[in-house]
Amino acid sequence: MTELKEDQEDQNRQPQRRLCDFCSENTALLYCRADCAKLCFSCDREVHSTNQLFTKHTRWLLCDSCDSSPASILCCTDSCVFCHNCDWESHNLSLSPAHERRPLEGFAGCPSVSELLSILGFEDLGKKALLYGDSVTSDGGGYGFSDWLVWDTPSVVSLDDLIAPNDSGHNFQAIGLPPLPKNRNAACGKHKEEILSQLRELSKLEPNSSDDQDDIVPFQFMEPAQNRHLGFKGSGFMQNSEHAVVPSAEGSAFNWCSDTGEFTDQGFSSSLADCFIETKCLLPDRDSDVGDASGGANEEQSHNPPIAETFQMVPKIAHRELNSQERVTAVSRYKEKKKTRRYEKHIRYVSRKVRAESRTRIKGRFAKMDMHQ
DNA sequence: CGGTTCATTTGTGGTCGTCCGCACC
DNA sequence: AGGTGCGGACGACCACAAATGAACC
Repeated sequence: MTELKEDQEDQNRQPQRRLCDFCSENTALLYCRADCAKLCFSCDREVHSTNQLFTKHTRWLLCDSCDSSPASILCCTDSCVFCHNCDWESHNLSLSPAHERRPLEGFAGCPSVSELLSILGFEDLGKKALLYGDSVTSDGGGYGFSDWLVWDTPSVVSLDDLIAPNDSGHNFQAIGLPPLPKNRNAACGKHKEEILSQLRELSKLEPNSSDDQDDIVPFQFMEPAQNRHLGFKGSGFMQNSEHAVVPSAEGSAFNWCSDTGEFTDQGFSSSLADCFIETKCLLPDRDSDVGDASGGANEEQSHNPPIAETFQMVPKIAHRELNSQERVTAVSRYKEKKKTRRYEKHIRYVSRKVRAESRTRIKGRFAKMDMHQ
């Protein structure tokens, strides 16, 4: 909590560094490489919902250290997100090479508040709790925001993920980086309070905002003993479930170190969780279902399986032995997804790009300059 | 310690060739 | 089941300005 307070003070001390490039009012929390812009959640939605092209822009959280680059590393020890540069400086040069870190990924599209919560690792919180955050205090029995801000993220690794291109500005590769967990986004660094605050505001603007999938039951409750003995603090589905399961699908050398000795192949668990996310996205968006805001949560649940139920399915699958058919299906989905995975190219030096585009070529290759010209 | 010089490394894009998965016969 | 063709994905290639690092004054 003290750290949290310090973080907030830090934010207050440097308000200008994180000003939204679009509205110049709110604190910027996201970075869009395609636009080279720092954005608050509100402007991010405004900007990236205008047309289908913009929705393809991938956005990252803003680096907690330099406040100017997309964060690609989460330091669980510091509860901070870093860009490659700052991660390098923080964890290589000095102090804390042993810090527990893991990669982060951005998100694209135009996610709803609920989806953003999920992306940022707040799926436990839910939109409803977000909206009525005041009623659930951190002191006493309820779950205040601050309670959700403290978690441990598992160390994970997949060989594929380690091969992921470094699209940040330099060539530094994260050092001693553990494999990617299924949910690579489940973290939001030092600015959690600001993130939650902006999401809360955003949530109020969404139609049907009070009637959401936020009957999401904290995952740790559904997954009692297993994850708890792993030392998780109820950080949400992704953090927990990722550890849980999954048979080895592609011989990944990196496994979830489940003390239970269950199958814990990371690659496969990734696929499961990814498929799971896709399933979630395919569900009717109740946020957009403006016309049906009357039914109570329970009633609605009975008609339309809430996302929370979908989330619950995974641990159920996870804890039983997958039969061969399921395994084959999951593996093929994983391969398919891996096949189509794309990363936006990041231009570090625009001047070089301009020059390269204007250079003479022979069959696509750069040709020598004509000395006589 | 700061500035300068020099050597080395990096980054850039269009095309080609190779590999792989898939469909079809 | 095996062979063939097609299409998508992806790495290699090229020259050179810019960036970076080391050495020196």
